[in-house]
Amino acid sequence: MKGVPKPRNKAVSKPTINDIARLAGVSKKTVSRVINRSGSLHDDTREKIEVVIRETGYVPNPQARALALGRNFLIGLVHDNPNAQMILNMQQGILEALRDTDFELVVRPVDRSSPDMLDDVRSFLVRQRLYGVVLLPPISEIDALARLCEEVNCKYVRMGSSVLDDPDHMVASNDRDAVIEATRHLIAQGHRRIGLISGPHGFNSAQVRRDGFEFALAEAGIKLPRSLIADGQYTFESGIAAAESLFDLQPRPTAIFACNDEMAAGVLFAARSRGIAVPEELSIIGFDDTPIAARVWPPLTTVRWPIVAMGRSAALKIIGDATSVSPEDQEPSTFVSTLVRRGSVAPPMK
Amino acid sequence: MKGVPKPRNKAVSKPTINDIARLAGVSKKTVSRVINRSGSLHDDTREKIEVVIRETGYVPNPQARALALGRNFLIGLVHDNPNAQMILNMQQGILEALRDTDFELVVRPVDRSSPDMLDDVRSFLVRQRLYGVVLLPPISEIDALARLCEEVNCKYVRMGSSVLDDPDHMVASNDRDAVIEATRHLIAQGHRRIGLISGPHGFNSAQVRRDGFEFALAEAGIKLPRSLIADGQYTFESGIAAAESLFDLQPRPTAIFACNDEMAAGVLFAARSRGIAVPEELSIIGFDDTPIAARVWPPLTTVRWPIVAMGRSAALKIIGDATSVSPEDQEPSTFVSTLVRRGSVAPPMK
DNA sequence: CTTGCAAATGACACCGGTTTCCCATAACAA
DNA sequence: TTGTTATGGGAAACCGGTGTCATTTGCAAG
Repeated sequence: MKGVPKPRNKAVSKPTINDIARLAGVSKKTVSRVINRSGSLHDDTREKIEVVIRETGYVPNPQARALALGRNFLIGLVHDNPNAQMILNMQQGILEALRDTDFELVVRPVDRSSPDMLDDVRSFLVRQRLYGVVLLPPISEIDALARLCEEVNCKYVRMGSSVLDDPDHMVASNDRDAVIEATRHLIAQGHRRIGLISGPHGFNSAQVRRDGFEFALAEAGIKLPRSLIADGQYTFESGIAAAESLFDLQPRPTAIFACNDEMAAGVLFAARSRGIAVPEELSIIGFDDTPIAARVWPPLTTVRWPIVAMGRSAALKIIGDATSVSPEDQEPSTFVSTLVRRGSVAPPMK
Repeated sequence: MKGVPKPRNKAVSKPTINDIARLAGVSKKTVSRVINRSGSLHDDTREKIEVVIRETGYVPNPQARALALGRNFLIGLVHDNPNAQMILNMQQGILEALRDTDFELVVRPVDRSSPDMLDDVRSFLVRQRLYGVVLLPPISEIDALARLCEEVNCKYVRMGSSVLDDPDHMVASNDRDAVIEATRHLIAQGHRRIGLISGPHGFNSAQVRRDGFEFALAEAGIKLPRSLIADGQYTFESGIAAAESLFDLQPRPTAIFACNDEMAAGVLFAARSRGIAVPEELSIIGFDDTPIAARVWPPLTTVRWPIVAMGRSAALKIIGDATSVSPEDQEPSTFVSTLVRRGSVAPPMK
């Protein structure tokens, strides 16, 4: 008898659509019309039913709706665990949009490197009949995932991806501009030997950030020898390793731009352990404005992108047409990142 | 016509229980018996049906089951956003336990200070017919929430709460012992003037940690003047403020135990901005071993508690009897926290 | 006063499972 | 051989909504 769920519970039973129909003296179907704002019905009837619904505190059973519609009122969040804070902020934004709707958020981490990843996601979407999914970077860059969503008729929004020509399925920030601004900031301070710690190959965000960096240098007429570019993996440890390699250069760079805060924190850590003073001997700029950026010493100058707002926008794009939000309120697809100046940048020593 | 979900999708239709029944030449009910391991049926019949299920890749429709059973296959995670990393690690642990089961994880942040909190949670549980919920600290300490779960017949597990007499509904770590160990470590290094930055009043974890600290000092015969105890709120900023007040003492404490890493990072930050060398002039110990502890300089000595394992255990407690896990494998209810020695502790200067 | 047509509403099947209840068959005791 | 249990298995109702389609009603035009 193991594995048998308990019998249904009468104690917490709530009014059903039949109760409402009986109380209002109409048919189930008419009540359904009121709930879904579908079909046409008389104002008197609608009002009468709405009163009954309000008085009884009736709420439609999501499971029954899901079964009848073949579609659940769940939004999936699919991610590959790049950064705890980012995921959580994204959740926060999505949940803000879902608050006071019938939707719930289901979290689904996946393993990008697994060959079963696509099948995992497919079975997740199909089995749960998800209403929609939000794809977080970096897996949002995988086109096959987007095609999969189309295929199984599941709405989707890709975060921070490069598919900029499709505002319905895409929410991004202007990383490139922000990196350019950050790099210009270093240049304006007088830095000329600026190191870059890149993100991992194959990541769109890494490519975009690097592009911006190189553009800003070229714009200022500064040459960028290959040796000043160190590969990073977006992790703290890779930041340390990359910093070490840059520190070994003669002369040392006077500033380092790290493509995310984790790595920037690694640079700072490595500098400390070598006794390199920050910002006096070395300026550092990071990216993301995760909490760590403000908690290290000196606090890191970095680039902030509005994750929470982007999460909210992504969710609204998905549920927009199912809620009473007016369709004119198109959610923005691109968000502006800004440079946050803290204490890790100073002019280079003479 | 707004707000009307799309009609059901035939394209992605999967085999139903009727298909299986037909292919196996039995009735729906018999297939259901195989799925639920309920009732008694002939081995031959079972095997025949299992073959068909395997060949067709049939998976029961969760929505239909949820409707029929009046209970969903969803686990809720209810929290009040204390700490991003903690929540995410907990999610990870829970999801590990849920992997390869029919359960999904639904996230639900609540506002502890809102008067509607209980109603929010109630409607969440009732509407979604959740199978079970995991309550994270600090709201796991609210007894009314546990009673609510009982009332609506929803399984629950409270994390890190003080209700130690109920191992079925409780997963905790031995914070007190760990704090004692940490404090002894400071004492063994020669510290005698040790400051404490407490957690917020009303938090069980704060109380337990403070108790452990005071016990260890008393045990060593060290007096603890009230002035050496500063109130904190578990936030970085409150850690800075508390540290400032301790720094103003004459003489200054030679070591500070902060009740979590966020505050410990604040102490370190405040020390840096005052030019107090760590660990030479001031030793610091934190609690939680969040990522920040290893990323600041010097890396923080702290106490690690196995959040992921605890999350997994919590989830298994909830779904244990619905899966094929043997009931004998009782999940542990208490976990051991350990002291992680890094670079923020040294003997006091003479 | 019909006729015509659109709006308003209801009857009923259906979504894909589970449960209740009842029957058929086999096993066993008398 | 017959009566009595166990036991495997099926028919139909049910969970609580939604879709389809037919029917009724209201009102303007012919």
